[in-house]
Amino acid sequence: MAAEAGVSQSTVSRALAGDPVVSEATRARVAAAAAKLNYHVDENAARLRTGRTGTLAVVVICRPDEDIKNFNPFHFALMGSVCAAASRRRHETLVSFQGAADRLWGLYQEQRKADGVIVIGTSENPEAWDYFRNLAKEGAHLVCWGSPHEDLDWVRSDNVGGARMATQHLLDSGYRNIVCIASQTSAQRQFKERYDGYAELMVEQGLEPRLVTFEEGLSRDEQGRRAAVELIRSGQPFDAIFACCDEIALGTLRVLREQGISVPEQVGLIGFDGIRAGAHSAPPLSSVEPDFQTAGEVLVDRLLSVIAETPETKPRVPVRLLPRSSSRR
Amino acid sequence: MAAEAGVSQSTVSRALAGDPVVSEATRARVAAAAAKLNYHVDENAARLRTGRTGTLAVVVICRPDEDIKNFNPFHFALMGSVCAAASRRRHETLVSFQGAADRLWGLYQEQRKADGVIVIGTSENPEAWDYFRNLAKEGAHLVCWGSPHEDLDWVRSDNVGGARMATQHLLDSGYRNIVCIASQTSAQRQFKERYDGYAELMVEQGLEPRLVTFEEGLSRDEQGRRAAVELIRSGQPFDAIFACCDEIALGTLRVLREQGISVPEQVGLIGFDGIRAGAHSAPPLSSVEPDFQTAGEVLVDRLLSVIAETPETKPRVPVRLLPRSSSRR
DNA sequence: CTGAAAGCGCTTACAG
DNA sequence: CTGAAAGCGCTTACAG
Repeated sequence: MAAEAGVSQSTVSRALAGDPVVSEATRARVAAAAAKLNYHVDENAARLRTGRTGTLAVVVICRPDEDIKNFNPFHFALMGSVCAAASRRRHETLVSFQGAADRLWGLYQEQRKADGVIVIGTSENPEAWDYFRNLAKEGAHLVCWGSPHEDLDWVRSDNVGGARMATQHLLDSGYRNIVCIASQTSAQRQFKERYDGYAELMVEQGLEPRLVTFEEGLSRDEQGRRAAVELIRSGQPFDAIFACCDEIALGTLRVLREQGISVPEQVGLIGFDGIRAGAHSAPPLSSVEPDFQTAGEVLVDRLLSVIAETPETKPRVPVRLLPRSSSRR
Repeated sequence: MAAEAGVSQSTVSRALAGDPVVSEATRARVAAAAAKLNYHVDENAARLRTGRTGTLAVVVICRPDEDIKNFNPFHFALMGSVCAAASRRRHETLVSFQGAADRLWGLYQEQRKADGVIVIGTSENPEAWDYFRNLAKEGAHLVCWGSPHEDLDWVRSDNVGGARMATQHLLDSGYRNIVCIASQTSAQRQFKERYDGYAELMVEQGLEPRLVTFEEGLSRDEQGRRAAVELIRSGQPFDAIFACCDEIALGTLRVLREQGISVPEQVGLIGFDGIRAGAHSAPPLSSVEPDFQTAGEVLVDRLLSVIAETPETKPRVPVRLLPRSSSRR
């Protein structure tokens, strides 16, 4: 390769790396030779030498033994957004789906496979989160989304703002007796934040916030179903529901329909997350969704600043209202 | 590290690689030292030396400028399944989402970042498929799912078998006037295979296959809507529809409902792919889905055998019927 | 602006 | 069973 271009190995390296010190003529000669020989830099050698990998690991946490087909589409979209954002910043992404406690693995930096790790996924896998929390304590560069632990470096949606939007939207649609299906104690910290946003606005409006909660450990759909059954059985009046996530909202919606309660006429309903299935339910489900593109960018930028040891970007991702028929009357 | 264990660098390497030639005592000593010093092999150096990366690149093709949020969930699940299968075979996966024609990139082997590439995604991005087809022609190790080209090394669902299952299921439910919404010319080759399976069984049963087709370039949902409008407007009698994919089926379903045609009572409906949104539609959509776990494994095994230059595993993934209410009367 | 040389951290013949 | 040595293909001070 050096022979083809008639220069030294050092110059080839500098020319290809875009070092401004090489003359334009030389760069062109090297580029031509590289094209002719179909030469490409061996990244392993380059990484060995420089110590940088230009790669980020993306770990997606699933429930143990979860079927990938039933995997939360929100996390898929978030993962896709992270990969796209990393690519825009010229980084590769090493993706893995991890669930089983005995197959957790995150020693990417130690093996020099990546410069840092982004961990996203379900809060419902405590072993996995403990594992990555320990990694972070030992100094790994790590940023996450969905951790039940506050002491990991996290990025989240603007849950309070989004919950206020959802609640305000129900009020604007004329509903007054609004209850919230959520949890104050769920490992999913976002649920509490969303309840707080709802409660905050209700109080400001002189209305009484009411929380309907659910059992841990069931599927989101089942949690939504049971909360709805519970709410109806309690006999307390309600004309709208803000559910802390779309999958719960869809479970709730099915029960309302089965019970002959019409949505949105008798009861308005809105969820949170903006999952696709919400667009196909009957009626289509209103929701609040994070700006996915920004979500990936904030995660990647934050990790890059952690790696560069200048963390500062702010960790909240803006959300937008997604009004559909389930909340319009 | 070698000093800590009291052996040479060579022996450390052999012990950690599990070379059976090292004595058990030595291996234990090395393992203890590694644990104590938190030592891990630098994979870049190992890869530089051996020339193997133990990594597969997974390229997911999107439509240009597609919002990741609207990305086909089937392809997400397939990608997840590929990553999981690779992980079980001790390989890392380097994932990228590629859409824009000017940002296509697949020189993973050339840069020694991966041993081969799995390309999956939408058929509706001809530039992308041309790009990867050229790569394969130049000798890259490449296996794909969804390519419009027959000359790439592909893996697909058992589309003919699945279409027969779907059709047989409609017949078993008592429907007779079954039409098929599909395309013989779509870049999505699977659509033709599914039509063929349907037509094959219809003819065997002495029934007349009838194809309703759709325009290229629209969203799947819109294609389904228009096909349904067209079918109704034609006035020809039908009591069941087999749609060549779920997203089209869901568009069709919406039109049937809007026109006051009850599903499954007046018309039975079944799709293909088993996407999640199908479980949430009203009524829930029957479908045929590939075995996702097997799909990932077949893709990975085929790529590994291409890399090892012993390609042979068979490229069809089994499917199963997913009967739901849209086709039961 | 360019080249000669050192060295990143491994693996693997080769020798013993 | 173990060690000394070579070398994978880069990048980067250092010198000119």
